[in-house]
Amino acid sequence: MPEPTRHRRAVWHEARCQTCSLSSLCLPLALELEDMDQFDAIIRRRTPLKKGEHLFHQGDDFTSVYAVRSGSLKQVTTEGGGNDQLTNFYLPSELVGLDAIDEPHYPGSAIALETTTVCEIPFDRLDQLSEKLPELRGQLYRSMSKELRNDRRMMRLLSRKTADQRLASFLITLSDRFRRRGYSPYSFRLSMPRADIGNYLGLAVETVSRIVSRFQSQSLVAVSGREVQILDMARLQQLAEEESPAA
Amino acid sequence: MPEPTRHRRAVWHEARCQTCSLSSLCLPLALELEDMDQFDAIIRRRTPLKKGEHLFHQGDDFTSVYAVRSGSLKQVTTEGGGNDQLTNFYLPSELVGLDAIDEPHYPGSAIALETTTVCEIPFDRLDQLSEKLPELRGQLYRSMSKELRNDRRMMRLLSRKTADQRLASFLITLSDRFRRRGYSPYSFRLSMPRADIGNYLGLAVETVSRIVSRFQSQSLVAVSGREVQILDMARLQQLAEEESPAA
DNA sequence: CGATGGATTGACGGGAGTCAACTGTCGTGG
DNA sequence: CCACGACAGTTGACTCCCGTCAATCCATCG
Repeated sequence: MPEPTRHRRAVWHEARCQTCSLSSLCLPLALELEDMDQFDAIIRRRTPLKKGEHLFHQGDDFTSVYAVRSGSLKQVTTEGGGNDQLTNFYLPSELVGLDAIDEPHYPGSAIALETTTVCEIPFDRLDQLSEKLPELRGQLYRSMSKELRNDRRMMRLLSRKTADQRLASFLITLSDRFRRRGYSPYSFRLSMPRADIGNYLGLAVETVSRIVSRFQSQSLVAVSGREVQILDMARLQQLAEEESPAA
Repeated sequence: MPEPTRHRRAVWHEARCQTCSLSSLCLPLALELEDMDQFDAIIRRRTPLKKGEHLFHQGDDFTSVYAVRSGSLKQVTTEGGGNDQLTNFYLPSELVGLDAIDEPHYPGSAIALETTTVCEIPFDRLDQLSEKLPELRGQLYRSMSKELRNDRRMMRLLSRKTADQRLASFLITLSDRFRRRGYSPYSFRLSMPRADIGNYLGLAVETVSRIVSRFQSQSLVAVSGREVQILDMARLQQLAEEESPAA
């Protein structure tokens, strides 16, 4: 279909993997420059999503995985009734939609938490290309494997940790992800409301709020709205990992 | 190294994918006969594991993924202290070790719950072969994607469901997996002790035991030791999925 | 037959959910 | 410019589910 190509080019004139600041974290991480061109060719740029907009809805036909370029997303699975489960937050360079590969439809919705841009990667093209580029294939395997391990960590968090430990772990994990992206690990902004944090961690909003207050009174963090400063990372880590029973 | 080949051949004379009763569920599911031969060639058969033996230990070098042939395994991750987390049970045709692909070491131990045989699939060979066989590659992607979705279901279970709902879900999931493998979905044997069920579901052993008793008194199931009969599947399913708050 | 480990049952207490009221804070429009 | 509404976040009171501790039962096996 005829599209306003000029405009798109203007908006996305530098939206190429070679110039993308995320290339060292993202899917094409291991590719040579010439291979990266091939990869680049299958990617579709999308207009930015506004806060609250869906990247895809639960039940939509699965066609593509997405790499987050900027902003952030949450993935939510709704199962009969108003009982949602927030299964993941996605930050820049992370891949959304990997859990849909063996199904015709996305098993959950992906919703922007703020203004967010993504790279769309049609999966059939990706699969084909991964035949020619072993590094790309390996990176895709690794991405999925890493997400599996993340999920296992999450299961451990949900089944063994107290509310305090969950929130401490959450903050540390976020901090770590920011650090790896070149941002401060000690001072960052939460893009999600408390309710989403609670849903993700298996806690009531009120509990999240209470613990944030407690952490502040213990000088572990300083929080103002969604701005977070981590004041005592060491103690926070200790709290997140300490055993439940004896000391 | 010189091995007692004669003996191995004797034991495994029919351990080939073409004659394996699991071929319709297992990794080579989508392969043509000739391709299956190639796949078959990279597989290493292993002597059966006895109950309690490790297939691999947490921290071992990652080399292979494993397809369960018979029996069952649990995967356990130990994190400092005696605080284990049982992250999964594996039944015949399922793949163990997919969460290790992007790490040099296995992130958890795989332990046989009963006498168990597995097919070892060296991952570098599998990756190479997946370059030539798109169906194999697709199946590998699908296996990982499916495990991701399972993990998400598990996260939902751990963060939203009551103890009763967890056990009901567990029984139903098991029943379903048995059904798909051609066994009775209404009558089966648990290969794991109560403690493992509790660990997996994020419950204390005592809670598991209490709920099993309650389910019996409600005529939902009949349990004797590890033998389970599901008496009222419909009610069990309803219980597993019903909303927590209002009706 | 005793020993050992798994499973069951009971009593008790605490952590976190629920309900409810209150307090910000932002964006819109009068 | 400020009033208003809507929504996000906070705080308190109460309740209850489930974990912990402890005792007992039961099976299997040496």
